[in-house]
Amino acid sequence: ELLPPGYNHLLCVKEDEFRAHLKVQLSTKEEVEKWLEEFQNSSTLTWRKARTYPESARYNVYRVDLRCQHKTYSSGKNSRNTNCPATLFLVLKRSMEDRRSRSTDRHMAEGYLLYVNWRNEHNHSLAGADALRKRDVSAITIERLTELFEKGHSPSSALDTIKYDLQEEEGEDYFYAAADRAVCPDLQFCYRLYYKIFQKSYGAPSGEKMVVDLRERLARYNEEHGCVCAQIEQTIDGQQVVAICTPVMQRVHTRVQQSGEMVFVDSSGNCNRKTHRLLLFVTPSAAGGLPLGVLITTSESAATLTAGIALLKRLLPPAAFFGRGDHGPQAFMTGDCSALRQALATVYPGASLMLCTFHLLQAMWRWLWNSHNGIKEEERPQLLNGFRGLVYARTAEELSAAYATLCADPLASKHKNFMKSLLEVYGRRQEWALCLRGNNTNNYVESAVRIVKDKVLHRLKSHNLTQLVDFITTRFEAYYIRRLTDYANNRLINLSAPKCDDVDCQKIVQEDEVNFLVPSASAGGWYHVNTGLSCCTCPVGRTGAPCKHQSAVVQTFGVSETPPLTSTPPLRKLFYEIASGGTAPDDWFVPVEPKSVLDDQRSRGEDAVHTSAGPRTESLEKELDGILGILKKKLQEDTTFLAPLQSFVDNFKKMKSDSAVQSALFSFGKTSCVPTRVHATPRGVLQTNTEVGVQPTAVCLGGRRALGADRPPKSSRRDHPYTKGERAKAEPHSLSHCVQENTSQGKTH
DNA sequence: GACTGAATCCGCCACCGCCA
DNA sequence: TGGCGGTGGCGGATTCAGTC
Repeated sequence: ELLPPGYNHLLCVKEDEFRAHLKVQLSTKEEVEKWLEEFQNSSTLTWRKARTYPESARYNVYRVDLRCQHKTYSSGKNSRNTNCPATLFLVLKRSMEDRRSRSTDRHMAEGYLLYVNWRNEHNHSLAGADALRKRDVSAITIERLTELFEKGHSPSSALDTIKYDLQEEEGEDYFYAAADRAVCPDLQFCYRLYYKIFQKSYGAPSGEKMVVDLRERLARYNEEHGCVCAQIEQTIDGQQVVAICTPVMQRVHTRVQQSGEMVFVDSSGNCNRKTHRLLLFVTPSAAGGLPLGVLITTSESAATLTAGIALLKRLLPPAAFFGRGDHGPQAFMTGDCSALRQALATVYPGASLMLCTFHLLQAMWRWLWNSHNGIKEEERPQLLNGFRGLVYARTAEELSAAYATLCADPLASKHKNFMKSLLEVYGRRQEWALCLRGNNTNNYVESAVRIVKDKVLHRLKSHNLTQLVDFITTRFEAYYIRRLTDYANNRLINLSAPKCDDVDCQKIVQEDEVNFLVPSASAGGWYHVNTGLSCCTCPVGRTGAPCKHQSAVVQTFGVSETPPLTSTPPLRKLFYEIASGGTAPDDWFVPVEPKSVLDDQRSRGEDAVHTSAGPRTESLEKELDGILGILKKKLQEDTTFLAPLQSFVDNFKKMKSDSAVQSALFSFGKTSCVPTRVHATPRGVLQTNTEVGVQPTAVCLGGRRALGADRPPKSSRRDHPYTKGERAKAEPHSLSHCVQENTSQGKTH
């Protein structure tokens, strides 16, 4: 039962239950090695080499003495040594054709050349979970893991897939299969294999050889695409820079209008084991931030970044930045990194440079918390709030006044270094003051950085520069093709227009064809909406994002100029063309709407009530009068109707728009009074919950819920009785909270 | 040098609690 | 009641030291 099937075995001597001499019909060393592997699989035994013999022996082709894996040379704390006496001696005899043999063994002539001397006397358990988890991972499992890695799986997701497949194949026997390391490896093995494979595929981790490998890879990539999409260059100071502008990025340059207006740039490190920096160039669009170029450098110095950006500039298509070409975009927005800003100014002198307000405020808070600057703890929030007033000033006059107030503040003027720092920052106000410019944050590029780390690198550090470049040209590109395809097919779920329920639509004033005055929902003022430009003067709309005031105008007036930051057929077609590089039939993007009432015979008969105010309206009015009469009569005769009708009147008064009334009328009498979130529903009753239900036993016996793996309620937290003092307070991550509580900012990365 | 188990770091996720 | 930011345990990712 222990021997592998498919071979001819001959049992020559069986000394007792545990000792035997076998012969197997094999003739080459390779066949013997394969037999041994299959024997280890069929017997669940693992053998190690105890002694080998020279191959050129006179009588033997191959000979090896094997020992059980539980017989090791040393016995440490973690050793698996049990001093197991089991052995397996293999001897492959030379074939009769090669020599003249005087042997009387008649089996040799029949081809039984492998002699097996098996002493199966193990002094440990052979079948338990602990025995099986010590086995070697089988070659088939390694092959399967390798395939999964090549398809983009991370070590953990590959292992999950293996386990899932095993569960499907083994059914009830999965419990036993899962214990066997040969078919179900441990996570650490997966990690080691992952890095070993990529070391092989992507060559040396660094040095000259890596650069040579990378140059060859880039040359092949450019050849495949028929144009120069990526290049590597060595700077004067010996640094490496790699610039990438993939075909999709080139199409974003030439087809997306915003690429000529605003480009966000941010850098990120920690993407691989070396100190490479990754710079992303991103433009905003209706489908979120879209990449315009990627730069990978080995240094953050201004000289290296300048060389890198200049290299990227040479790769860009002639109509880059929506036709502006070498002039670059109208503006770049960056964090407060002087080297990057200096490099951008050198390569694109015509583009204005803006600062992200979030990074600016964060930098100021860190400056205030730097003990070298001598700002007392209680003084920090006041100084930051004064500075925040400058950043968020609504007009140039307000900005000047806020600056004057802060300068006159005795606390600020007390600190000379603060005043010096403030003066320096105020001198660059054109770069950051919201009243002097439009956009206030580079969240688009932050999002793109996250995509690289999450979707491209799967939160793993890349093996080397070659792999990082390979991932950018394959996975990163593929991610944006998928995203744009989803947008083109109207499959992005988070692009719906903002809700405008709290905007008083009745008060909206139309100034001309595209200009509207919309009342503020919270503050008492008015905002100006331009539907042609898709802009609003509110804090959200000012950034170019869709806001509730634009939604209110679209809903109330149904203007034809739909804001570009929503999904329209031409825009979807454009993004399809950027993603694919081809063209799609126009009717693919036509929205699903009822056909014209004039065209549709059936609509003429049935839907006329919705479009004309004919005799049907008169009869409806009569029916409404009748219903109101019935309700009034019920109110007078039956006191139980008093509360429900009062509720109806109250709810009606709360409705602020026609659409809300229409929606309520459509759903009148159709909805159930049963609350949607039922917390204690008995078994057998239909539950309405958004969570995937589990068996009650899953909660009782195990699983994540039962383990309480999530954050426990504060009430349940108990420190050990021997704990001295109070629990250490965690540092908060929110900047606003830090300012409010006057604490330093906790680590977020 | 290859492999393994243990230790350690760090980001995700789901509940808490506040606010509108 | 829903939304949203804060928080901390858990587990994935990585490193280290010992074993084979």
